[in-house]
Amino acid sequence: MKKSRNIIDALSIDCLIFGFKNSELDILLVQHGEGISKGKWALPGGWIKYDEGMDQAATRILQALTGVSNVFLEQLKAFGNVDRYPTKRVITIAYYALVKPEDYTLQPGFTAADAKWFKVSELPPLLYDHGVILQQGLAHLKHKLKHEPIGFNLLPKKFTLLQLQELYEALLDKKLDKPNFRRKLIRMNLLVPCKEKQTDVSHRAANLYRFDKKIYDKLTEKGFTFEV
Amino acid sequence: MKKSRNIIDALSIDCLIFGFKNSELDILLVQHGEGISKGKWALPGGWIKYDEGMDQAATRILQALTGVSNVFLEQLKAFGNVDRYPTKRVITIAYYALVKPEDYTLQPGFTAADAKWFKVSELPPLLYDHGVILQQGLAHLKHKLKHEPIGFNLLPKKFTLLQLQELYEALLDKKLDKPNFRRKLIRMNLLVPCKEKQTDVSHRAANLYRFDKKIYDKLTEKGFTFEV
DNA sequence: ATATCTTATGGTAAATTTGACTACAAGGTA
DNA sequence: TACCTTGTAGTCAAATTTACCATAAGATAT
Repeated sequence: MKKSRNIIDALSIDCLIFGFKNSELDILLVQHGEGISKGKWALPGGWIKYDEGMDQAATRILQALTGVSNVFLEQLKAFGNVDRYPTKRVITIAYYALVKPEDYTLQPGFTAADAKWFKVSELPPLLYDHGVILQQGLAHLKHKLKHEPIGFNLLPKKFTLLQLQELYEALLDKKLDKPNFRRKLIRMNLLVPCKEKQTDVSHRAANLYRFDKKIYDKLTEKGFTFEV
Repeated sequence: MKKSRNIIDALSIDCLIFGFKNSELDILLVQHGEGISKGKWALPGGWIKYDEGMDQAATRILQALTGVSNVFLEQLKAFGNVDRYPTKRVITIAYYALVKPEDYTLQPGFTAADAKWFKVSELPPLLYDHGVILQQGLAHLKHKLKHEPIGFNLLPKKFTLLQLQELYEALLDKKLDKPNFRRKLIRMNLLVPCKEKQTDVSHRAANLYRFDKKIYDKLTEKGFTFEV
């Protein structure tokens, strides 16, 4: 019944890969290398195969176009305006992830001539409705960041409270009070002190902490909710 | 280029229509009247036409199968496990809405032999992965209810604070303190007193309030966030 | 008419959380 | 040693939440 290796031509995947570096939020874009959209920048995206799961497709496409793999992609939602794609009707399912750019080496491939990080504040014009998708993804990301501890991905395993605070300040675009922030986070009991200190800093070294997913899971079971 | 009147055969829509009645959460299901799934209960769903928007498709399908129209449907997300549909690969986009059942007269039509409200706590077996879709929709609904004033749709134009509280108690499945709840809601300035009282009750009559969408919109502009 | 029931609504007091700020500690560097 | 910079503890008032109690306003039963 099922035809393997064929794609579903009315359905595509697009990936929003957000990166956080130098207190700036970046987005990973690819430059199309062929076809009518040649030279244009767009979200990494492609077609779903007939016998391939959506998550799987997203992972494969991202890897093929940019070289980025081992990323936890979550579905954002489907975008399907009748005229969003020029030559035929295509509904696309957007996925997103939040990563540390320095963990990945970009390797443009397949139909991508180039792959690059752009600051979300300095974007080139985007193909199709990718601008809309990006805006919705951004809004979703900010919301999620406040209610779930996803920001921890972006820090080293061991981090200082100030690093964590700066991450939140950058993503929420808002200054936070240092003593208050640290108190709040520490009171949540999500952070485990590493009993180690920073090294190589030209000032008093801060304590290092790590985020414990197991504790988080245990707390959420009991009805705990994370809030910045 | 575009072939009109054709459907996209790899893409369907399914609707989660939640209803609230007698302090119980209901879900609208249809019984399939033909084909291999004949006799089974499922979410109202169907195929997207080639030149039809997704929202539009959801509205049309819901109306055709159940007679329910004039509902504000929002997209939940896409579901696309490779094996979710028996005869071919189909990705479905789930929509949801929260309504007052008594506002609608069910009128099964098209491929639906019947359309009925079921308590979410007393469901028949559902077709395909509709059980999973329902569970995710429920979780999303509860979350949304806490952060946006969507519950007000479910009450009469004029309602008492206790009615509102009972709505929240039922949907969140949690007892709330009466004086505290009323204080919280009143302090938000979202409720306008109607200067009328309940009638036909065999106890002290409560004041009636109404929800003012305009005030809500004005407040949200200024960065106000609704939280139960 | 009076007691009594039910629900409405106003209050209060303790506990917790937030926000703004102060002060001191612990290093490094000049 | 002076003096940077950043870390960390503490304070205090204001705001909010939570768990209550008390009274009000009817309706119904006796």
